[in-house]
Amino acid sequence: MDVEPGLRERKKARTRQAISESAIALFLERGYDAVSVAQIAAAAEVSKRTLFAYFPSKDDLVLHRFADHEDEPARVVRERGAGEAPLDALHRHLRSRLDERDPITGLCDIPQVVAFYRLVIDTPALAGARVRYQSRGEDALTSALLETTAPAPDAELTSRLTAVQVLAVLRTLADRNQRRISAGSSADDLAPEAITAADHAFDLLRGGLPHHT
Amino acid sequence: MDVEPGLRERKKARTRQAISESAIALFLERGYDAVSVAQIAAAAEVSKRTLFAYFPSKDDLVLHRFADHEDEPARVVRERGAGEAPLDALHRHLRSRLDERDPITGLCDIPQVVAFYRLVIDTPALAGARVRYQSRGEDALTSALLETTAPAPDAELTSRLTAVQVLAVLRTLADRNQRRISAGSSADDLAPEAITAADHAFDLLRGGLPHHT
DNA sequence: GAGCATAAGTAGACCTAGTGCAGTTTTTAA
DNA sequence: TTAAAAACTGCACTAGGTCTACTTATGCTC
Repeated sequence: MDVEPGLRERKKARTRQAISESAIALFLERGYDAVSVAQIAAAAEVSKRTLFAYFPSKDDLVLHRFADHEDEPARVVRERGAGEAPLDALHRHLRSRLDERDPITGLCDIPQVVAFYRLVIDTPALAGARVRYQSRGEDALTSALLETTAPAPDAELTSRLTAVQVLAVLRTLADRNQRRISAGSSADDLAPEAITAADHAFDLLRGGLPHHT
Repeated sequence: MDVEPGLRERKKARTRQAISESAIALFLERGYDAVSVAQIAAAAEVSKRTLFAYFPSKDDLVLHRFADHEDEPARVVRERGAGEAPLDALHRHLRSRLDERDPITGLCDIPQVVAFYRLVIDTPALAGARVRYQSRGEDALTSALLETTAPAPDAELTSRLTAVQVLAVLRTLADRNQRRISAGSSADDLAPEAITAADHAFDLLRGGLPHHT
């Protein structure tokens, strides 16, 4: 029945967009801490009260962009082909995201994306709040693993450990890529090395960490 | 030359202690959000300004207790015996902490400790801020691994990945233990299962995650 | 022990994130 | 056209955290 969004919904979407864009533009221009929510509200031509009706907190004005990706790994695991191992599906998906220079991989040198990433990484308040999304993603991936793999006595623990390790690795790889891009590499120059690193990381997940002395 | 702390230092230490204890007592009694820093300052008989001279933020009043442990894994790796693999040292250390019912493992049913842990886990602001310490620990462990293992072309990446995975696993195990204690188990009853889980987790780290379909 | 540089502490104003409320405007549906 | 529902607004308020200017305590030196 939801054929048409309706005027009200369309306006809400536009307002939300306007607030978010005003916020990020101002943050990129002057820095997260140097911009107050009152200024953002003024720039978006809404009241401060309305701003907080759309976004629960100042950091959400930035971090809501991560929310869309928070259960991506879980989805990949759920939608993997029959006979494909979860780690293989996640690996394949990362490879494909890297190939497409998806910003989420950090392997993206579009200036706005680089600036946005820097903003998140260089602002302690944002870097910290980012894990809120991470931990929701952990729960989602844990469930996906638990529900799509063979039952076992310690499946619950194994699923959780797999989830936290995979997400920790993905985040580490993305931050690493972005740090190198930020230092001046182009995405294309960095790509081969980023792919090698991703393969190496998944090799470690599958085969274990080195445990020589 | 630092034989004696001196009156000034001793007073500072006492003041810091008084503030921290007042804060945690009030938080445990009424909940983190229901206590203001002004009330804590009043209880500790200092000004609000002084409180913030000792602790940079409200959440640090609680979380500074984690700071002492933030580079424990790094230390374990650095101080391991010759011929011992880092993962073996970390595993051994976790076993020994579990045996001693160290609060950091979550396997501790002393009421105050349980209440403290609950406070951190159940308060979103604290659970989120907890990763600040985690990420400093990641840096420390990465360095320790890098500096005490054989050089290799991808040693830097491998060290970082090892560090983030190990810390993610330790945190997961501790939270799991504490959640079960919180649900009513005694530490001694839970111990065998907690040890099994720890061994299982380190087996996965050493030998890789399961990658069947 | 006296005196002075320095560090610690205080009071109180101030800024900003976020909430509660009471009232107004806008949209939708009848 | 109209009335209910939803969005929006202004405003006052709480609380974390900082700034400034001032007072008090400590430690060192003579």
